[in-house]
Formats: sequence, C-alpha cells, structure tokens
Amino acid sequence: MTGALEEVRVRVDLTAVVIAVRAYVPHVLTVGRAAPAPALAALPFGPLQPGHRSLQAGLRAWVERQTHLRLGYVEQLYTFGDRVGTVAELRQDINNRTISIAYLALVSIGSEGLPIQEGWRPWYHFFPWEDRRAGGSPLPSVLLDRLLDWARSTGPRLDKDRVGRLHLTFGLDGAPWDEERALERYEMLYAAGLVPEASLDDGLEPPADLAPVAGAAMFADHRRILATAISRLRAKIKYRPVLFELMPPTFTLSALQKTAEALSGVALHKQNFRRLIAQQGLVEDTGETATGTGGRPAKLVRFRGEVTLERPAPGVRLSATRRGSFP
Amino acid sequence: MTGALEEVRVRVDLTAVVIAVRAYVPHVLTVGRAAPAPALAALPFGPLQPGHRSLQAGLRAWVERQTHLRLGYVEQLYTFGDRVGTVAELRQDINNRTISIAYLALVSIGSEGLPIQEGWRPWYHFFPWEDRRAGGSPLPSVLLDRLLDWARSTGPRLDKDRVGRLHLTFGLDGAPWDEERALERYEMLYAAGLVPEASLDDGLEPPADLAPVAGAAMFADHRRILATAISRLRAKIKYRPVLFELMPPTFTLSALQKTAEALSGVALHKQNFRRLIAQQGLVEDTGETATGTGGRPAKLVRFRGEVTLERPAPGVRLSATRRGSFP
DNA sequence: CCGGTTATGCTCTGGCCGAGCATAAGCGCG
DNA sequence: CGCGCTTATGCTCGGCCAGAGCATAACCGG
Repeated sequence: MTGALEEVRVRVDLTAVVIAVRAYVPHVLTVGRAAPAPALAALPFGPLQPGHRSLQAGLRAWVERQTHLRLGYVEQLYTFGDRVGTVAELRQDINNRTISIAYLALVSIGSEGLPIQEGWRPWYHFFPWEDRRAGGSPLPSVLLDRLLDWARSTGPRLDKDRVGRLHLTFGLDGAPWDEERALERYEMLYAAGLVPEASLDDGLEPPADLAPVAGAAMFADHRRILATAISRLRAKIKYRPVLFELMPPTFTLSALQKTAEALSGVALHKQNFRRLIAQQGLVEDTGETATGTGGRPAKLVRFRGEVTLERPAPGVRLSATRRGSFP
Repeated sequence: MTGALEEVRVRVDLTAVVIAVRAYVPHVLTVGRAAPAPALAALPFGPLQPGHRSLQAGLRAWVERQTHLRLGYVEQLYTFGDRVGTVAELRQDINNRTISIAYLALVSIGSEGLPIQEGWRPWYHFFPWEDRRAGGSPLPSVLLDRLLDWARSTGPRLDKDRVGRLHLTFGLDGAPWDEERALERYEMLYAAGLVPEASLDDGLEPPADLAPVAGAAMFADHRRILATAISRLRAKIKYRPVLFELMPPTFTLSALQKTAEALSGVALHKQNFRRLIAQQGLVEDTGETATGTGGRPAKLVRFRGEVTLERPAPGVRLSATRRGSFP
C-alpha cells in the first residue's frame, strides 16, 4: 500500500438550506456575507466544531447561532467537495481543503409565533425560470438563445447530443416540463456560462445583459446547493408527507394546494388535487371553517400523522393542469 | 461569534459500494479486513489523500488500488458521520473524528473481460430477508418474534406506534412489501439489537441463536452503507436506466428481467415486464438470437442510450407478480 | 337580490396495469 | 420423427386511476 499514510485532514462546513413558505411563495433563509464585494446572499453555514455531537447537531447549532431559528425537519442533501469555491481557492494549500455537507430543513413560519427572521428570500429570486405556475412564457429569449448557441457549439468532448439534452431539460419543443430537474437546469446554465457564478469562478466579468434574467447569484456554490434542495424537495413531496412540515397546524385544502404549487412551480388541477388528498387520507376535518377567503368558506383540516403507518408512500401526488405554451 | 475558530479537522474516508450481478445474483465487492478478529467483510475504502483531485476521483483511485477494478457508473450515496464506528471509537480524541462519504458504483462483470475479482459476495448473504423472489415465507420466526417483542416494549421515548411501523416496514399482516425499504428494515433490526453489529457496538456478545438468520456482519458500519445502497438502487432502477449499467452489451429480455428481479428481490410478471420495456423504447433488436436457453431462442437486444433524450424518466418500472403469503 | 369568488361534489373517458390465455420455436428423448 | 418440456412472444380483458370539465354550494360586497 503505497502512501497509505498521506491522508488529508479537511475542514467540514455544515450548510443549511432552510425552507419556509410565506404567502404561497417559497423562501430560503439567508445570511449576509461581506466576503465578496457586493455582499452576496449566503446560506447559513459554519465549520464542524469539537462540541458538535453529530453532523446534524452541528448544523442545528450553526443555524441557531446565526439566525436564532430552531429547526424541526432536517435531512441530508449532498456532500460537495469536488468544486470548492473558486479556482483561486482550489490552488490553495492542498491540506486546506473544505468539503461541505448540505442539509435541507423545513420550517413553518408564522405558526407558533416564530420570530420572523430577516434574511428570508424568495427562492424564485435565485431561480426565476423555475416558476411556471402562471403557465406562459418559458425562458427569456436571451437565455434561450445563448443556451442554444452553447448546445450547438459542440465542446471538445463527447456529449454529442447537447441540443437534445437541452430540450429535455428545459422542456422545449413539446418536451414536458419536469419541475424536478431544477438542479440539471442550473448546472446547464452554469456550464453554458450564463449564471454570474460561472464567470466569477473563471475570473471573468459576468455578461451584463443577462443580469436581469439569470437570477441572483449567491455566495460560493450556494446557489447550486439551493438548486439541489429544490430538486430534492420537489421530488420528495410526491412520496413523503413533507409538505405538511411547511403548513400551520390547521389549514384549508386550497392553502395546501397553493403551497404545493409554490414549491413545485407548476399549477395543479384543483378538483383532482382534492380527490388525491382525500383518497390518501392525508388530512382530517377539524370541524371548523375558514372564512374570509373571498368566497365560500373552506373547511379547516389537519394532517393525519398516522398515514405514515398505513400507506406505503404517502405523499402529495401532483396532477398538473395542462396549460398551453404561451399564446 | 463565540468560538468561531475552534473548527475540527477530520479524516475523510471514501467508501465504495460496488455492485455487479452474476448469474442473476447481485454481488457486492468486498475486501478482507483483519482488524476485528474474525476478519469481517469490508467495503473498499480509504482516506482522502492529497493527490485526489476530487472526492469521486479519490474513490476511484482507492477501489482501483485495492481491487484492480476500474469503475464506470458512480454516484454519491450518503455521508456518514453521526455514528462513527463503535462506542469505544467515539470516545477517542475529538479531533480524531472520521466521516465517511459513501458512493454507489455499478459494473458489469463478465463483459469486456474484466478480471473476475476475489471478494464478490452475494448481497443477500448480508441481507437474507431482502430476497423475496421465491415468494414464500417472509421472515424467520426467530427474528419476527424478537422484533415484535422489541416493538411492544415501548422504549422510554416517544415513538408510540413502533408496532405499526414494524408492520409497515416488514410488510406484515397484509401490508405490502416495499422492496425499497431495505435500509429501514436494517435500521429497525439494528435498533432491536438483532444484528451482530448492534451488540458489538455496545460491547456485548451477539445472541447466538440469531446467527443463522441475521445475515453476515460487516466491518464497522459497512452493512448499513450497503443497505443504503440497496435501497437507493432499488428505487433508482425505476426511473433511471441504471439497470443497463449492470448488463452486458447485448442481452435477452429474460436476462434483463432476471437482473431486475435479482436487484429488487421480488418476482415480476413476465409479459407485463416485456410490455413496459417495449413501450418505453428502452431497447432495440440486434437481429441476433440467443440459443441454448432451454426453450425457444430469445432475441438479443441492446440498450438504446437515446431514451435519456426522449423520455422524462426512463426506468424499468416493475410490475410485480402477486404471490400469496406462504401456504 | 345579483354578480363575483371560492369551495366542493360528481361524471366521463382514455390510458395504464395486473392477470392470464394462447401460440411459437427451440431441445432431448424414445 | 413425433412428443413432451421449456422458454419466448403476442394478445386480450377488466379494473383502477388520472386528466379534464360540468355543476352546485356558500359566502361577500354592492
């Protein structure tokens, strides 16, 4: 075994994607970072410390310290280590490597009098193209054209059908829009050099004309981590009842649907949504009704925690409403 | 920010779950470990080293060094750090922590003249209860009884409906068997103290009467990692064409089905399986046929890589054959 | 009371899936 | 050479579910 002893000691960053839905807009918890000049938004994170009894405990501690928010539901997302920050950082001392373990956390804001934090940012601020609820136009033509250019300029490598992949990933040309591919879409935009981070990582100036449509940049690779979280969450609400982590204790079916739409970024068929929820026994009546909805009062329901013991994969299956492309 | 400087430098282990299917039995690549006395099977692993350009590259290097096998398909599984080895190890110097990043790799043995390695072990050797292909009896009654005892002895904590969870997890009492819950099943057996590792981690002697049915133990937490891989793989073959990573370049539909059955551990309905594969356009004819199958010769087909460009979620959907419980 | 708005119930229809029947085409053996 | 065995392959039937839309209920503001 040659070199069995040359192991590396690395710094471990624990990074949190904390999601909440407010006014039917998904928000992500950010903290200010002054590191690069224009104070990019950053996810809460911090290094693993001696006092941390476990990785997840360390993560909770960091979020609590930085945002005074106590987390409930937490799951591991992914461990990033292959591309640590900028090229400049990569050239640092090899023994100074950092890997970051990212977690997804869900909280219900407004309920239980949680202090409304600063730093909640709408996630579509960072991913404008991911909100398809209004149907309508898919991708700003500036982005689309540049993506096509990139796809056609066959790179030096294999990857022979970039155009095909592009169409499938972004739902072009009649290909269905798959909301779960948020991460793939971001990575494609990154590869095409169309998000500011891609330019910055290469030491270039980001193209100015893209600024309005490319979404807000984030500190280091945090936007990639957020994209990972969005993809994971959009997939998971379909087979695990995690959606209810984001809801208050009692809610209406409309509120549940609008929350699901907010996360998945697509419009859902109202009647079918209710049918699915009812069939699965995910909720039960409280007997109360919510007034002031602007129309007929809605029944207030609550989540039936027992479903996890009854059904194999209880989740909010999404039956979309097909809306034509834009007119 | 108190204590912002007390960060920990940790050792990073890269651990590989390398899977291949031989004679319609899934195998996992293991290496001998002499660490604990009885030379438990271990997954290939090694520490991240200065020469490793990325985490995945480091993993590939370690597997190659330890087993002379060059990996193809690789994906990250999970990062383990919360329970690092035994209690004894946990009491070590806090600065001596190790986290291990686990990867899943798929190879096709026998094809392209890969050297048949030592160390391929049938994965059901470690998880006998996961093979349900023959229908038949579910869980040895020794295990079942002890699980029920454990579930009924309500622990000090919450977790009030352990019995219900047990039934759902193991498909008891008419609950459907969900092959993807392999990890949950292992974790439940671990929590109930029914796998040897659980006893060893607590410094106890494993119960002797369970030895024949509890599956073979592995080094450290490697069996948990393998369970994670099984769950992930069983889920993934349904929506991504990863099954073909395990197949030779050309194969028959029966071989494909038997491979899917081997991995998922359940029997599939033959005609419906073919219909699904055909509908999805996952394979194309080669024009050749395979003889010597013992019956009518089967067409040889090959994987159509282009499907990834056509369908949103190309995978081998599994339509099971319902077999009664045991007679 | 009327129109607007939202909630809720119900129907129709096509597609997919579970299940099984039927036929084709090899092999070994008497 | 024909028979029985085995596996491959084609096809059908019925039920369930999801997509889509019609219809009704119940509240609000004028």
